[in-house]
Order: sequence, then structure tokens, then C-alpha cells
Amino acid sequence: MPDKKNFYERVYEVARQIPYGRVTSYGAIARAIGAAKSARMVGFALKNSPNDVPAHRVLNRNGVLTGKHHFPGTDLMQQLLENEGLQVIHDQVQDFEKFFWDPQTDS
DNA sequence: TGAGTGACTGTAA
DNA sequence: CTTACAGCCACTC
Repeated sequence: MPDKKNFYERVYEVARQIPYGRVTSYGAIARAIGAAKSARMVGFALKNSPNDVPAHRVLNRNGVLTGKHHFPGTDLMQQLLENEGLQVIHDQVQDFEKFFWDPQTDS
């Protein structure tokens, strides 16, 4: 059951591997850590994520900034993504599939 | 110990 | 093609 404790760490580990200017989905991370059904928990973990984890690069499978409201400020998440060269409109990442990064592929 | 909730996803209509 | 419903796991009260 120590593996359960690793759940958070695994999420952080994968999130930390997200390249600059790239984004991924909660389900992708969940699968990468072997908890495909716990995509929701991934978001929960990111909420508790340390500052060295780019949680702003993690969106839902639709490319929408679902957790933007959980970030400090109002548009911090969007600002961060735009700062990385991504185009965010209406809390939605344009060409999400194009910027999508699969942790398992590790491209 | 039990019940409720959530930064989601996949399938159905 | 878009919108709606149900399921799932882990965590908190």
C-alpha cells in the first residue's frame, strides 16, 4: 500500500517531465502512473502539487483550463500557458492536439 | 467506519 | 457533429 502514497509522487514526477510549451491531460498522466481510472485524483494531486510542478500544463482531455479557477489570481494559468507560446482563447488551448504531449510516448 | 466530493473520461442519445 | 449521463478511484469530513 506504500504504492498508494507514491500516487502523488508519481503524478508530480510525470507532470515535471512535461516539456516547455507542451501540455497533457489528466487521463494521460493517470495512465502513465497506472491509475487510468483515477484521472480525477490526478487533479486533486496537482492541487497539492509543489511549486516545482507545472500544473498549469495539465488540462482536461478537451484542452480546456478546467483548473484555472483553482489557480491564484484569475488568469494566472492562462497567462502561464500563453507565456510558453501557447494560444489560449476562452480558457481553451488552440491546437491542443498539436501541443499535446503523451508521458508514455515521451516525445 | 461511513458517506460525500472532485483540476476527469468514455460511451450513449 | 454536439450534448448528456454514469462510472471510477483516492482523499477529506
